Amino acid sequence: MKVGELARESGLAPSRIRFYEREGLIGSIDRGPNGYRQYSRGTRQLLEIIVMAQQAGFSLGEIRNLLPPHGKGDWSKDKLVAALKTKVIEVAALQRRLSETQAGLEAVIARIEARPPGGDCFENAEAVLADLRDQVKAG
Amino acid sequence: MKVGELARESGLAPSRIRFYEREGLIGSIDRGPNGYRQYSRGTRQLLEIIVMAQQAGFSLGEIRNLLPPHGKGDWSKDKLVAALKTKVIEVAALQRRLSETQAGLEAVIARIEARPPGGDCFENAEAVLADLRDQVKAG
DNA sequence: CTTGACCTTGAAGTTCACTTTAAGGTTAGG
DNA sequence: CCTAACCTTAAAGTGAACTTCAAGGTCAAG
Repeated sequence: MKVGELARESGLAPSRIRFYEREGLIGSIDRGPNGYRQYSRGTRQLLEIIVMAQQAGFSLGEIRNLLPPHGKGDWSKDKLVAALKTKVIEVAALQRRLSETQAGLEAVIARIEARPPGGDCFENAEAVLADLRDQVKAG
Repeated sequence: MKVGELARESGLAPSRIRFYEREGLIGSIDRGPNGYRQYSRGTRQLLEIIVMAQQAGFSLGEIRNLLPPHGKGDWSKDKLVAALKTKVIEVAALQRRLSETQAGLEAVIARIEARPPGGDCFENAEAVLADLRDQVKAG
């Protein structure tokens, strides 16, 4: 499978796939006698893993450190599990932050909608900010 | 209040405050006869609003478009409320995605921990990915 | 044998949100 | 008067994650 085909299948741009290779996220790749890259199904899997990890909030650097023994098997199970558990905690923290954000946004909307057209918006802002600060601290 | 003082009070670097000014997020600022910027309490408020909006996931461009009539009062209430509501929806979507991520991570951890030391990790990966895809689709 | 769609490379460009640097002007304290 | 700590500007640098470009090689179809 050449890069264009892999790109179509994975939904990633060829430039992006080659970029990941340069960055060491994909191991070394087979080449045909013409020099074209020859990808295996495994690479597609790997790309999916990379994209998922990104969606889970891992940076490319983190991802590289998580799956480095790309030579053969064994992704150093313990390190991987530890990293995943850490990420679960981080995601949970992010969830809490988002809940606060959500509440804050709702509060701001309620405040703004409660005011009749006139009124000094900057005065409102002060009150709204006070609310938000309380919520952030209480969250 | 000069930029250093505002920086101390707001917790933002002076360079960042001046950057926001260049980017049109803060209106024009009073200058002393020496050319030094003279900030009002309002600017500090504005900075807090900007930082909160960023935390809520607004880009600087979006923020600029949300509070542009910085000449006087009235932040175009309707536009602001509409944008906030849109953002609430986006945040909710992100929450859902995070829940899926969370579940996915837990599933991966369980899978990995369930396997005794040996076993081809790439085979695991395929099964795990199948799970994840299902979860993402079902979520 | 030419056209067009593919592939290769290295290098440079892009966007975002800043920070750092360079070269100066100002001001408070000893 | 000097020094250190401020302030000013424009311009360049940073890092993440890519994309685009330039200049070429390859390959299947007509």
